[in-house]
Amino acid sequence: MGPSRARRDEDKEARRRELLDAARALFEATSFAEVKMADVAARTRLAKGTVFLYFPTKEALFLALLDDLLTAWFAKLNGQLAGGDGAWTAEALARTVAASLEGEETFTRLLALMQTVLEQNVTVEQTRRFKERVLVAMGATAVLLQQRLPFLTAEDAGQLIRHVHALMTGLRQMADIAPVAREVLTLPHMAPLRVDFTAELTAAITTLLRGLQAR
Amino acid sequence: MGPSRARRDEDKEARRRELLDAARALFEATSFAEVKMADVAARTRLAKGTVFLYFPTKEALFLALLDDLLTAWFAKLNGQLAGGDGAWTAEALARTVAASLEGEETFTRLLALMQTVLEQNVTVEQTRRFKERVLVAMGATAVLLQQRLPFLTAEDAGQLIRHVHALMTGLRQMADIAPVAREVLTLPHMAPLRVDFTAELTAAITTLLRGLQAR
DNA sequence: GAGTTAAGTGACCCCTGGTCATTCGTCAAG
DNA sequence: CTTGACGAATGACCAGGGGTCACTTAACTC
Repeated sequence: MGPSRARRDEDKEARRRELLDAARALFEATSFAEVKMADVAARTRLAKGTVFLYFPTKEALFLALLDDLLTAWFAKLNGQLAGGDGAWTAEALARTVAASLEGEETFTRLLALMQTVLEQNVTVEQTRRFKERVLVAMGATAVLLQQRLPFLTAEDAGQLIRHVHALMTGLRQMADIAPVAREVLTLPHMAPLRVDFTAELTAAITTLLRGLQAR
Repeated sequence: MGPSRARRDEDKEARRRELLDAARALFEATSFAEVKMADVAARTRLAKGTVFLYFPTKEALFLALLDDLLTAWFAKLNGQLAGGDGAWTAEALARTVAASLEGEETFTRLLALMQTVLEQNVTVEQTRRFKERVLVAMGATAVLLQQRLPFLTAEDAGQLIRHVHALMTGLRQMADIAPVAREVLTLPHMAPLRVDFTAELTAAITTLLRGLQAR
């Protein structure tokens, strides 16, 4: 007697969620490469083949997960940006962005994998849907940024978001390293290579904003 | 009759170079995942097993390649920073850094893979040697940066280098995308997601420096 | 020329993503 | 309640790529 079969659309959606949750839990404990599709299946008490009924490839599974996390993060950030009103200081804004990423390690780790791994083995359609969603959320963020930082032009706002994205992925990779690298960086003189994600991101965004303001 | 055997250390070093060159050529044409160790072997007219006499894992091979490219790039950059004298403008410095990366796509692509892929399946010793080298080159760059930009503190210089590193890897990933993503980004309204590596890096570094100067 | 060393070889192993013929749970019609 | 049909779930199987190792043989020494 296997698991109940998902025949209605809502049941299928629920099963899809279970798979995403399993993938997430496994990814949080290890790394993309170490998560096996067989593990994802086992965690949901399904057969491996079943996982592939819901996601055509491993990359598609994780891109779908990233899609969810990204949507959630943008909603959170945009909510906080819309919250207060009037102009903000560069530092206040930088802190808000950095704070919105606290506890979102999974999101930034996946984001860092997006171009190099996740979009490698995925359909054009899935990529398009994903990027379409990013575009919408980004647009909303750009508008909010201009409200909070009057010195920003529309073009500035777009560029700023791209630069923050680059910093997020770059810093996450530097902060969230393989065990081997972690061991090496423990050495005292390696301090200049150690990265505190939140602190560095806050500093970098603050500096970027001050640079735009000073122009 | 196989290939001549490398018995002297210099012959082994030459063979090692051949393997690195082959790996580089294949990587430039495709991607890390698409380069097969069997291809590297074929390109050097050696057997697959032989490649593993020189590099214990695929990741070790590419980390060694990155090691070379990184050393070469830092030498080039430091040379240019040492070239002129007196103080530079923020923009001049940003342009110098960005220009030093022109034609170094292979280097930045590998750099972007460093933490997420290359350091995953490599010995502590190789990682340590690699990071030790980074540390030395970074130190030299920090000193030169302070000479060119009098408003930088020593701490600023270190942080700036980390932020530029993050921007380099982040922007490279955004600019250098999978064919599927490239197709999607061709759509006109996707413009805000398209990234010109050199232009964006120049802009970001300029802004960062202005921000530090304005403080 | 014989002996010794170790570079080179490639058949083989193993693991993991992905497939598909088959099984069987679920539901609607009679 | 029984039956037929649909299609969700299964897991044995396949493909192919990283990595191994017993064996071969080039190259050097005496």
